[in-house]
Amino acid sequence: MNLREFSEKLGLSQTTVSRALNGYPEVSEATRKRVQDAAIAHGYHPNQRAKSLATGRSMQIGHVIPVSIQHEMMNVVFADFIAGAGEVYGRNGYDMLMSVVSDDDEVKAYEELARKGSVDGFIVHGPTDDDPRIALLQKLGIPFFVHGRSTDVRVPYNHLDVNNKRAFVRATDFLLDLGHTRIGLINGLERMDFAQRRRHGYVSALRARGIEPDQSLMCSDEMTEPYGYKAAHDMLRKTRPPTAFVASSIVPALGIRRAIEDSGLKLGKDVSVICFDDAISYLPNGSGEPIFTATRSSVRDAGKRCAELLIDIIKEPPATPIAELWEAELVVGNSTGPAPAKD
Amino acid sequence: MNLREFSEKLGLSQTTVSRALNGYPEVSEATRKRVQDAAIAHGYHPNQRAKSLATGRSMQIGHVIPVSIQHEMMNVVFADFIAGAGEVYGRNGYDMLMSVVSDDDEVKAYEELARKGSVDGFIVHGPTDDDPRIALLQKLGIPFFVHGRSTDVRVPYNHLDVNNKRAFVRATDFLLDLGHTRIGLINGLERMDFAQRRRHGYVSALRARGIEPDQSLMCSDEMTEPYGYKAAHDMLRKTRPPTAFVASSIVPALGIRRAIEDSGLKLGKDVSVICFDDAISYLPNGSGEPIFTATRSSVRDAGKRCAELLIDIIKEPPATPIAELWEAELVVGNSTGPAPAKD
DNA sequence: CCGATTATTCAAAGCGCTTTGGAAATGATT
DNA sequence: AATCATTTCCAAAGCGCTTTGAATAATCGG
Repeated sequence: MNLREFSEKLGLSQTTVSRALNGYPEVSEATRKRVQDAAIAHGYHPNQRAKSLATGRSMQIGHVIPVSIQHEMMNVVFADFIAGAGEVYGRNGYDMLMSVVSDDDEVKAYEELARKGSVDGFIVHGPTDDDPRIALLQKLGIPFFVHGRSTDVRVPYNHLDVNNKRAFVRATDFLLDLGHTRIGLINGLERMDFAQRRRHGYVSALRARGIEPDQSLMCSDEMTEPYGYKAAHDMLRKTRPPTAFVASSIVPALGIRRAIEDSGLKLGKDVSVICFDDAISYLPNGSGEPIFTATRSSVRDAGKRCAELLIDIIKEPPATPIAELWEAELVVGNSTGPAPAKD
Repeated sequence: MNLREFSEKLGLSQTTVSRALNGYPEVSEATRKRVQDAAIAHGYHPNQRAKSLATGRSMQIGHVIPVSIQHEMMNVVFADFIAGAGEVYGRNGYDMLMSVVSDDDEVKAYEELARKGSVDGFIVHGPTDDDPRIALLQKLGIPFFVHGRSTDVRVPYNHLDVNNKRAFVRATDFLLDLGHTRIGLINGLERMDFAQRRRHGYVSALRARGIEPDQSLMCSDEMTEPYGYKAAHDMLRKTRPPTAFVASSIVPALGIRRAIEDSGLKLGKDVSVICFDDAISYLPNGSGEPIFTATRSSVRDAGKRCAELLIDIIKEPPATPIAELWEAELVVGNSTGPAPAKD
């Protein structure tokens, strides 16, 4: 059923029905009620395609996912981010358009989606240190919101980030306070902006205590479980093994724990582990007391907030770009303890 | 730039330009080339909203995600499924529309998306044993494809499923062959169709060897890591603890491993674990040799296949519904070994 | 060189909605 | 009762594309 048929059935003009349904004031409440009730009774829903052509808005937000980056960003964190953002979209009448593309086609995908008018705005995921997408989207003149930051992009842009550096300073300080001096860093891929900031936090915390970071105790890769295992396993076999690890996510931390136990050592006693915890819903950091001591920030809440802000921006572009920086909280679990006495 | 402006710039009619761009034969190759080159040069992309209104197709596939089911289905498996499906969509000119809704609104969401004409078809995720969505979508007359099965729905519908029962028969048989007789089942939520089939597989394998399943060794819940930990932890403290576990996913299996090690036992020696492995990209079951012995089937490949089949169905509805059943493969890792000798 | 084909191109009519500019009906004010 | 302001409703013009039906240009056999 379309608007013409529906309004004929009601004996009203298409204009009146449209206005009644869209909450315009030029229609009496009695008429509005009659129209709304009839719409429900007949299951009438305005055709979205026609509606968006007429209004010029698609009511869709674009998320472009480069297929190979999935390890680093998409999978672990992504599902929770999406859940948060999607909730907000739903409440505001928006839908989420997701486009999975090969890495080479990423920039093209943003451009096409924007030019085709398929979306009213974008969420930009997983920015690198010098992300070309920001300049592109600014050139295209379409609203967008970055989850994270891109250090080398000097023009302002809307974004929300966790204070990754501070979080890693705190995590490293926590271990230093416990007397650890050989601390391994199991980081994410260095091309990701967040990974660089985390490393800076780790390095500057060490230097603040007069400890020169040891390159052989720092590594970076896709944040999988086996990566955490292998990196920790190798480091633990060094002549001067670390007594503690800082990990970029709970996923490699699980691998680190496995490596520790495989080596016959005890987590939180012989070797301490602290990680960044995105509060992933299906990998909760314990129920009740945390498994890992961690610096935590909910990626799902970040998804919600990014969505809210992007929708605001679409409705009314802000005079100056929005920038939010969230502090991670420190939660203490059983994976950390005093550095073992030197023999 | 719109079609009118673009075609004026070329000195051609809108018809000719449209046909040139859409590959219709009524236009000379010379003209087509000229139009295509100009489109690239000027960055012209036909407005998708207008296009879909004119053609009556949205070129979007809907995925409805009930927000609270995320633990069970969305998170772990979902990201990989989406990556597979999204790849296929991209290749075929489709986009993915994702709608995150509260559980109560799930059915309504399908109906609205269909009635509004926002999507040309749906992928149905995580069917329960008697899933109402199948009847609804059939009533709405919109193409859809189910990932999984719904046992109690007797009418045929398009679907692809893993042979969950067989996979769990094989997993349980594998443990029985190793001499285990007390085997715990750490299953997913029972309302999910796959969880029931898996339990049936487990139970029938035991009965085939004359072992009556012990209710106290069977549990079902959302498949998180802490759930696996708690369930295994509790079972291991029984007077007659299990010597092996069958787990529904690698995520609770990680928790089971933690519980085993916490109890001072050795995985693959004192206690064996076998799990179902969806081949999740960021939780790979080891690199090289598998961490867990498992029955494996790639959920990403399933996503690809479901997308391909749905697109075929949209293009041309099949005379009889499509049904594919995939067998999981058994991969042997280090998490299983002979049952310890009784004392 | 002409009428019949065939290859190109075009004008105009939708697709189903929103929204502008008015008209009709109602109520308030003199 | 006449005037004016409000309220309520409507006809018609887009939104930017595809596609039908028709016109024109090019090609060909005789």
